[in-house]
Parts: sequence; C-alpha cells; structure tokens
Amino acid sequence: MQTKQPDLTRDKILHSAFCEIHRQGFQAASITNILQDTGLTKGALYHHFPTKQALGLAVIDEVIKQRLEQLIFRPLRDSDKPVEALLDVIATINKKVPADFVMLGCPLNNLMQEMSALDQLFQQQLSGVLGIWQRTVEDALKRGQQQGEIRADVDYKAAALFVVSAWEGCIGVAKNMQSPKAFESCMKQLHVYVEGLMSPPRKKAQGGRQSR
Amino acid sequence: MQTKQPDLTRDKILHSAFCEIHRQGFQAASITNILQDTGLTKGALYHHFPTKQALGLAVIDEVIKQRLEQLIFRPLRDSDKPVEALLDVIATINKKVPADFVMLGCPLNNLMQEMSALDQLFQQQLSGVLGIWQRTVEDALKRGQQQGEIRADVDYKAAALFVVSAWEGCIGVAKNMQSPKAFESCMKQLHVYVEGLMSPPRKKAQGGRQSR
DNA sequence: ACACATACATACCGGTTGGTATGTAATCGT
DNA sequence: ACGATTACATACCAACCGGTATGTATGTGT
Repeated sequence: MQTKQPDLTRDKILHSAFCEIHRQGFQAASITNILQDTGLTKGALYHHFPTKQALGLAVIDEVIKQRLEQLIFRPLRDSDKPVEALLDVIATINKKVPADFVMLGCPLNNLMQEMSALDQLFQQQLSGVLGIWQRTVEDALKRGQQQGEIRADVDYKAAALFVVSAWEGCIGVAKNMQSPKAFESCMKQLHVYVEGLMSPPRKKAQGGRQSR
Repeated sequence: MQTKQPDLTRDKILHSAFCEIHRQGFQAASITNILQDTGLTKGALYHHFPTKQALGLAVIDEVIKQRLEQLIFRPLRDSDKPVEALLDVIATINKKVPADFVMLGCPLNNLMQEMSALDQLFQQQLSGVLGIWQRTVEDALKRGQQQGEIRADVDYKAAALFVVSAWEGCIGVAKNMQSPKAFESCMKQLHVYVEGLMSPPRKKAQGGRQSR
C-alpha cells in the first residue's frame, strides 16, 4: 500500500463525483468542480479513471448500486417475510433517506432519464442495477406467493416491473413538484397497489384513502 | 404580415428545438444543432427568443403541453365516460405515439428529471403541465366516482397523483430498458391498478396476469 | 416617398469543457 | 541501493458553448 493511499483518493473522487452528478446530472457535471471538492487535481482523476465516462460508470457501480443494495435490496433479500419487508421498505423509505434526496431525485433514475438514450454503456450499467432491483422485488413477490400471502393469479414478474417503475415515477414526480409530501402520498398508493396483490385474509382489505 | 413569415420561422425553431431537446436533453441541446436543422441562424433565434432558457420554456408550453393536450388531456375531458376513457388512453397510448418515443422517453419527464432541481422557472413551467395532467385524471376519477364507477372510498386526488407518477415511471423504466414491450407490460399493470379503484360490478374483476 | 421597425444573417467573443503532455516525488520490487 | 512503477500536480490545448454587436434586406405606417 502506498502512503498516498490511492484507494482512499479514488473513493474521495467517486464520492465527490456522485454528489456533483446527483446535483447537476452527468453531462453537466464539471470535472473541475468534482476535483475542487476533493482538493485533488486532474492528474489524480485521470490516473484513476481513463475518461469522464468511466468515472460515471464507476459511480453507478460502486456508489449508487451499493446504496440501493443497503437501502432496499438487502432488507428484501434477508427477510423471510418478503411481502411484509417490501411493504415496510415502501412505507419507510422516505424516512431512511436524506430529505434532499426527494428534491434531487433518485440518482439512478436521474441517470437513466439522462443517459439511457445517449450512451449504450450507461444504458447497460443502469439497466443492470435496475434489473437487480426488479428481480429482488420479483423474488419477494414470488416467495410471498409460495407462502400464500400473494394471490396465486398474480404475474409477479409484471407486478415487480410495475412496482419499480411506479417507485421511480413517484420520486420523479415528487422531485418535479419539489414536494416530499407528494412523495409520501404517492408511495402510499404504491403500498395500496402491493396490498392489492395480497390474498384476502378475513377482513376485506385496502381501499385508497388518505390525506390530500 | 411580413414576407418572411416570422410565425412560421418561430415554429420551425420551436419544433427543431423540441427534437434536439428530446434527444439530448435541454442543457446538452446545442443551439447550433437546432439551427442547422432549420437552415436558420442565430440572428433568427435570438430575435424570437431572448435566451436559450426562454426557448426551452416555450418548447414546454407550446409543443410539449399541446401534444399532451391532444394525446391525453382532451380525450379524458371530452368523454362523458371518464373512467372508460382513462382506461382506454392507458391501454392504447403505446400505439398512438411514435415508436421512438419509448426509446427517447417522455419529453416532459425528461425535462422534469433534468431541470426541476436546477432551474426554478423550468420547475414551475413543468409543474404546471404536470398539474394539468394530474387534475385531468383527478377530474376523470371524480366524475367516475359520481357515476358510481369508482368506489366511494377512493381518494381520487391521491390516486390521480399516483396514476400520473406511475405513468411517467413506466415510460422512464421502459426507456432505460430500451424496451417497448416493458412499457406495454408496465402500462397494463397501471390499467390493473385503475381497475382496482372501480366498484365491483357483478363479476369479480381483475387480477394481474399477463405474458412474461 | 421616406422614416422606421421587423426579420433575419454574419462575424465575433469570453468562458468553459474534457482531455493530454509533462514533471516529480514517493514507494515498491529486487 | 537503485531502477521501475505508482500516484499524483501543473500547465496547456483545441473545441464548443451561449450570447452579442453589427449589418442588411424587406417590409409597414404615414
């Protein structure tokens, strides 16, 4: 290991790049700005990353994916009550995330909307993370189905895709409205949708009511 | 009226700007590119629009809003069977729109994700259009409720917000996956959600099944 | 017919961008 | 101990950006 601790430097760049990209988008993210936050220079950046594109891809893989992993994927995978876990994550996500994340949007969604049509490598990288998300929800629904919590006639693949889509849509719209309240209301409806996939217990369950 | 038909010139610029912005995003949209498509020059553009920002705002108001108006808002408003109309629009939207619109994303959503956190005027303009969308769906649900088609316990405001959010989410995710099929599947689930808001007729209705 | 406004075209500008070439100090392998 | 490699810093560059100043041809109002 070198005294200058290259891995630590790399992480500093990655983190700063993540913040800048989250705020400005990838294309508008300025390498100069990213470096200014770290006190490093271009020499350091272009030593660790060959291009700006490579830096962006690394941010997706090593920052964004990891955060989603910790925040969403792992809780779903680790729980042996997958439906309960899914409903819990949906219900509490807005408290487990910094407030400005609603104002700035989901980092993954931001990049998807900006880059998917422009850069194939970005598209693939982002699609990979989204695929994990989708398959994690899918697996939770599937296991819930095996446990009898989810109705047998539910197409869990299509439902999982929709859950993820609506999820991102909720963040996106809330971001546009700059309204954490809208996010909360919207996620509550997603909660209702998932409940609608469940087998009716004894009480006739959900409707769609809450505050305005 | 002048021989050079300024309104026509303005429209040409607006349309070209819409296309460039749709493909590249607003910030990455190059004024030079926009003008190249039209055969005009910067003199023309900066005669009709004081800044690039003003051009972008005009694109939202005069192109994007109008397209949504025609494609979504009007059908919902004009129908006296609002729930049926809503379900129909959701079911057929993918056929009423050019194929590359899925690949390039919803122009409104693209701009929301890119600009809402960066520029307050953009945020307001976009929020305005989104608000019309939301209120249009809201009104359709409300009227459906009065007609007894929508259950009385449904919070139509929250449901409308969710419908719009999920709608945009579906396009966004389909764009990332570059998959019109995913869009179709996703919208079908949104269809299921809306059906779930309806009063049970005699048949016990929807589930959630379709192709993989 | 003549002053003036409109509707553009052309040429130019300062600032910023991602990227590179070069320099250098520290560390590692042997 | 010493060459090679790593890990940066510094200086620089061509390309492109949005925007402006100026020029000009074509109208319109009177």
